[in-house]
Amino acid sequence: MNPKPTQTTKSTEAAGKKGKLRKSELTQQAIVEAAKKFLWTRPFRELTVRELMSATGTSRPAFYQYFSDLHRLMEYLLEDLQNQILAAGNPWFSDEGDPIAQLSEGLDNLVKIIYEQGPVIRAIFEAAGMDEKLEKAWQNFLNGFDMAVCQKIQQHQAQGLIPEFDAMQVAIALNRMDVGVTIRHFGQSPRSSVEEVGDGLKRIWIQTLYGQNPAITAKSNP
Amino acid sequence: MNPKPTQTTKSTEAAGKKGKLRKSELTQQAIVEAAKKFLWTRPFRELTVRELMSATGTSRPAFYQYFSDLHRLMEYLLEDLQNQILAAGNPWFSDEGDPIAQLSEGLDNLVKIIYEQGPVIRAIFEAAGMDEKLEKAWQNFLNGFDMAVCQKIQQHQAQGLIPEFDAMQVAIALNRMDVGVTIRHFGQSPRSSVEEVGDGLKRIWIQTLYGQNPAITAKSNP
DNA sequence: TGACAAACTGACACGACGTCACTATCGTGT
DNA sequence: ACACGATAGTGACGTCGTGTCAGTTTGTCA
Repeated sequence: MNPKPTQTTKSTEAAGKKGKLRKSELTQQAIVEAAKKFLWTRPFRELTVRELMSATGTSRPAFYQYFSDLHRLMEYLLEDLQNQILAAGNPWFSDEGDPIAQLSEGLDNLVKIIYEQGPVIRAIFEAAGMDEKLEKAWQNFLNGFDMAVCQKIQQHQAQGLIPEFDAMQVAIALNRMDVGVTIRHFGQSPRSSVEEVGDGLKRIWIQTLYGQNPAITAKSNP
Repeated sequence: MNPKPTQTTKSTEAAGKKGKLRKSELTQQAIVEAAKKFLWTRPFRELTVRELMSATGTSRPAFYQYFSDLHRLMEYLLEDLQNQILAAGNPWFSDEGDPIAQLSEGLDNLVKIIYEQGPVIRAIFEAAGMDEKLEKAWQNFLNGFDMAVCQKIQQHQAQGLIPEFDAMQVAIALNRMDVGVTIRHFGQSPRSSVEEVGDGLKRIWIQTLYGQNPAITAKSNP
């Protein structure tokens, strides 16, 4: 329904042909940016189409040419986030080197991205409770993490690096922890420090997955 | 604003005097029960005053004699939940016996209560994103857990049972994990089994807090 | 420049909310 | 048993945000 539903936020070169931007893309990006700006300081529940569009200078009905409602706009932001996280990659999922060091690095990357988008992610999360389609999208988003982590756990279990237990249960739990913690700490100003939050999460991930490996215990206890 | 704001759900004996119920209390309980029933199968976002009151037989404006809006109704349900959890008590917070066994039992109790109220708790949680006051109340609710757990961790750290780390960070993380996991598994039908979910959570709590104690490792790995 | 398409707009109808003046019902004291 | 004050419930109203249209303006390309 949108002209270019799969484009990225930085659409500096996303236009159809040539380097030129179509008018519609300019407006759409103006809406998206206005929304991000709004959500940086105010919760999603206070966002209205009127206020959003008044911030862009164009009229309220124009909004509906780009998003069929506010939740679709949030869906767009979620896609954006998903791409960013995907693009960053996660070292834990490559099979080389020390598993713990890689898990640690992967968490650092993730936490950093979430930190940078803090309030927007919080808004997506809250909006997910208000719309069925967006809720499904958010659940899919999390399911992706669950499955990836579960698979990795099982792989390391097969290698004897991680003790035997229900991998999916633990994967889900650790991921929900990440969500809850990062939204809590980065969702609104003043945000906690990346290191503090990252260290807390790393401690639990490592201790849970690799804690029974005696060679490691010292490392995570400085 | 409500005649009896601090009464419990089972108001079978909460009336002013004698065993008799006042009319207003009957109606209020009818509203509360209708809401719980509704929320058992449908999300909070679909609840309207009109539909809720049509389920009770009384007219829409009557609702506002008992709750100033739907979020206040959810606040009421949150208080109820809080009382239930408080009443159940948590063995981990008594100072006798094996800490791990007590933590385990405490988690079992908590998970059981959440299981029984699953969809309603999910509704409270989702509604919290839509109303400032309710959001604050929910945060206070969680803060209570954070502080209690943090204190207990520090106490056990002082006794050498738990290694040194930032107790509050870890307390917050573990609690957010509980919330995310239980809402995910018990928030809507079909709900997962209490044992499965409880075991996953216990594994992470125990491994994180007491995992470095070698005497214990065997226990949590059946 | 002309003419077609793309972008935008004012005005409308809808649905849910919360309030108010008013009515009906309850229950208490005589 | 009844009357009357208090408590509970109601119909009707104004408000706000939404999403949609028909119609107008603006942009773009031959």
